[in-house]
Amino acid sequence: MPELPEVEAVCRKLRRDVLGASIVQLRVERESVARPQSPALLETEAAGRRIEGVERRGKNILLHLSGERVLHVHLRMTGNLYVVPDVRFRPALARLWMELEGGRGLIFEDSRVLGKVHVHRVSDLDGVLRDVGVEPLSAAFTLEYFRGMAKKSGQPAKIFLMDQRRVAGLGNIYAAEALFRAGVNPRKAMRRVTAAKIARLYEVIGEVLREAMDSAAAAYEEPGRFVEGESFPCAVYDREGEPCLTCGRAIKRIAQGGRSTYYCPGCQR
DNA sequence: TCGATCCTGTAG
DNA sequence: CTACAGGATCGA
Repeated sequence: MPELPEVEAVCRKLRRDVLGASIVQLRVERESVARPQSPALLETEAAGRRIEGVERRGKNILLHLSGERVLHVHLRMTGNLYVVPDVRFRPALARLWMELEGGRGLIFEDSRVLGKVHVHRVSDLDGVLRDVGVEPLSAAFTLEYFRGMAKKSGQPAKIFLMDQRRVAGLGNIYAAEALFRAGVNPRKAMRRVTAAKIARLYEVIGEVLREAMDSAAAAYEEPGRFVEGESFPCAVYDREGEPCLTCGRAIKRIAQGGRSTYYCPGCQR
């Protein structure tokens, strides 16, 4: 489900809905969600604590709890985190849930069970998140930084953008969309992309993420659930064989790093 | 840097 | 049935 914009939308909702709420109990329904930690650790560490802050770092969600603890949630491919009015009526795919003071439920739902929920002490956070790179929508993400990273990377552009250690938050969809807008071929080694296109790419990363954030925020507010592809109009992602909106040539799909990459062979040389 | 792996659901 | 899925990690 989520790349940075969707994770941000989840965080905004949580800030509105659960800030200040106490966790009565936490229950792990699927052991692998907690792995390599134990369900028992999560259950004892979370119970009785108050949710004092909601923070996003790349695609990581951090629920700051009282007593210097942090609940670290990663939604991976199919995860979602949201509030239900009554914890007794929770969805079948709730892999972990929390009963909040007053009877509401905070649900971690994840069909594929690739997602993770861990608990840490605040003092351990830096270590846990040491591989999470710069926030693309923050002031720390400068053209100089981006250019510097690009210059010393021989990775294909698409793989580079999805590598969370440099820029944190782009995934398969928005990496492809950014490359399309910048006219960069996804297979091109990053260090060989021209300075002008690096600058363009830097620019459109912000554009794409901001646009996607707006539509994701709106989509998540709808009664019912978020539907993939309904919110952000993709120019290339999942459009194999369809005409490019700019030049009319058929969108291509290739495999990179075990994932599908979509691009326009005309616009992205 | 590549492929396998974690898991399950759904579309073709 | 097979292929594939908006992610990340691990070992070869």
